[in-house]
Amino acid sequence: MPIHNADIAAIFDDIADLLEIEGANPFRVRAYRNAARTIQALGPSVKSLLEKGEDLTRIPRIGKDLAGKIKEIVDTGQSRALAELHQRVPAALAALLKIPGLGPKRVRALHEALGVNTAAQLQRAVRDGRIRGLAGFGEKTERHILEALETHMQKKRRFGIATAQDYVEPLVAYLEKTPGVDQVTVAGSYRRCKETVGDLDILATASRNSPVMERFTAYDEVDQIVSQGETRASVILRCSLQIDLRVVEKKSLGAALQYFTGSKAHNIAVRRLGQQRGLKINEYGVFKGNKRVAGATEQSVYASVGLPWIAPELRENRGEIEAAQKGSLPSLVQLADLKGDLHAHTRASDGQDSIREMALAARERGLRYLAVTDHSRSLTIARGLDERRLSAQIEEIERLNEELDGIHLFKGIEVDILEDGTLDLPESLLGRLDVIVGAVHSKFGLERAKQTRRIVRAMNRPHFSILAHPSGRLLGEREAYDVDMAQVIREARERGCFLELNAQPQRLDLIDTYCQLAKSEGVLISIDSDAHRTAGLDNLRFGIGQARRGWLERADVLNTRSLRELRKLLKSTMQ
DNA sequence: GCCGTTTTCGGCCCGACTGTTTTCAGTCG
Repeated sequence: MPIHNADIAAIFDDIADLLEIEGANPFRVRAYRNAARTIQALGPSVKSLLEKGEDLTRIPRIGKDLAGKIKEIVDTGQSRALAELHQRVPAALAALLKIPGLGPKRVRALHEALGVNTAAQLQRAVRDGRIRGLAGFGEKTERHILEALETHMQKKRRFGIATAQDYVEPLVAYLEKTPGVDQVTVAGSYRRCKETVGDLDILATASRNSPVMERFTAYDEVDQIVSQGETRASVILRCSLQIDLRVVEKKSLGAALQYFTGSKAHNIAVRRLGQQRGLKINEYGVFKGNKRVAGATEQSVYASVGLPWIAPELRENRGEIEAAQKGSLPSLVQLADLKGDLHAHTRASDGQDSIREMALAARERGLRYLAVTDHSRSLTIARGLDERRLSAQIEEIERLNEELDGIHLFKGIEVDILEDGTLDLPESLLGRLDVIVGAVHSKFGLERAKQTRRIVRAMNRPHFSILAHPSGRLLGEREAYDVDMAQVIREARERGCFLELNAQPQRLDLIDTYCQLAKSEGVLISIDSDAHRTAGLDNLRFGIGQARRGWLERADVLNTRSLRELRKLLKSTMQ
C-alpha cells in the first residue's frame, strides 16, 4: 500500500485522540497534533524524502521519536504505538471526540462509567437517562449531548468559500447598520481565504451600550442561539452555518483581528515569540506586565514580536514566521495583477454567453486578454467542438479581434486528455490555435502510476500549454484522482508548460501546497476563471485567494504577463 | 514529544462561556 502524507497525519491524529482520552500529558498530545499538521501540509511526500535519504528531524516539529514512527509507517503501513494504544483504549472512542460538547474527559468518563464506545451506545445511554447521574453531568449536558448527537449523525458540512460569502456579506451589512457599531470584519478561515469554512467569526467594534448582540441574535436567518454573553455570541443560521460574533474595543481591534484570524498554529507560534520577549499576547492586546504595549492594529501586534505584518492567507505556520524574521515574506499576487484569463467557455460548448459577450465582460473587469477554450469533441455532454466547429470558431475569433478594442481574444481549446495520454483533436488543428488547455474529464479511477503517465504523456504532446484543474477534485463531491502531483510539476518544468489554478470555488485546483511546490520548481501558474457565463469571470478572486495561500507572487503567475510577453511564452509551448 | 539568544531540563497560548459547581472543570476556538 502506498503511504501518503495524509495517511501518516491520520495515524498521528488518531494517536493524539486516544492519548488525550487516556489522560496523557497534553503537551505530548499536542506534539502528535503538530506533527500531523506539519506532515499534512508538507509539499513532497515523506516517502520520497526517505527514499532520498533525507533526515526527517530537519522538518520542524518532527524529532527523533516521531521520525522513527514515520519511517515505521512508511515501511510497514502501520504504527505499533497506535496498535498498543488500541489495546488500552477502544479505537471507536476517538470518533466520539468529534461530537460537539464532548472532549476527552467526558468521553473517558462515559466509557469508564457506562461502557459507552460508540455514538449509537451513547444515544441509548442518553435515552435511558443514564448520563445525568454521572459526576459532572447534569440534565442540561444530557440534553445538549442528545442534540449534538442528532446533528452529528447528519454530519456537519463545511461551506465553500463562495457560499459562505453569500451568507456573510448581507449579515455584515446588517450589523453595520446597528447603532453604536463602528466597524465589522469577518476574521477566521474566511479571511485566510481557505477553500471551505466550518463556521464564520465576525468581529465588531462598538460602543459599550450598543445593542449589537441583541441585533445579531435577532437576525432573521438565525435558527438557533448556541450561546450569548456580553462580548461573544454564537448562532446557527437556518442553512446550518454557525456564526460567532465578538464585540471588541477599538484599542483592541488589531489584537482581536490577529487572534481570531488564526490559524491556531500561527497564533501559538506568534505568542511563543511574545513569551520569549516577556510579552503576553491575547485578543485584547500585547501586554508587558499590566502595561498595554500594542493591539490597536495588527501591524502593532506583529511589530511587538519583531515581525512585519503577515498577510492572512499565509498564517498557517508553514514557514511564514521564519520568512518574516528573515525579511523574505513573499509580495503576494493581487487580483489587480491579473491581465487576462486563459480558460473560459462560450455557448458553443457548455457556456451560456457568446464570445463577444464574454470578451466585453472581460474588458469591463479590466482584463486585456481572454482565451476562448470550449470543450473538445469527446466531451459530448458539453457539446464539445469537433474539427469543423472549432475551425468556424477560429474564424469568428479572428473577425472579433479585428473589431474589438481593448481586449484580445486568444484562440484556444480545453482539449480532453484521452486515456492513453493523446489529445482529443488532431495536431494539425491544434497547431492553428494560440493556447491549448488540456484536461482530464474521464477515467478518474485509473491507478496512480497510469494516471500520472497519462497526464505526463499529454503534457509532452506538441502544442500543449496549460494543464487545467490538475487534480480533478470537486469540493464536497469528488475526490482528486490519484496522481503523483510532484512528478507532474517536475515534468511541467522540463516541458516548459504551465499548470492551472482553476478559480471555480468548488475546484480551487491546484491546491495551495502544490502551488508552493510549483513555485519552488519554477513552474508558472495560470489563474483562470473557467467561466461558463460572464459572471463566472468574478471567480478569479477566489483563485487569487488560493494563489496567495500558495505564496504566489506576481512573477509566479502566467497571466500577470502583458499581452506581448504572454504571446512569447505561449508560442514556446506551441511546438 | 519537541525544543533551545532563559539550551539538554523544564517549559510548552490563553480567555469566554456553560453547567454544575459554591470556586471550578470541561470544552471550544
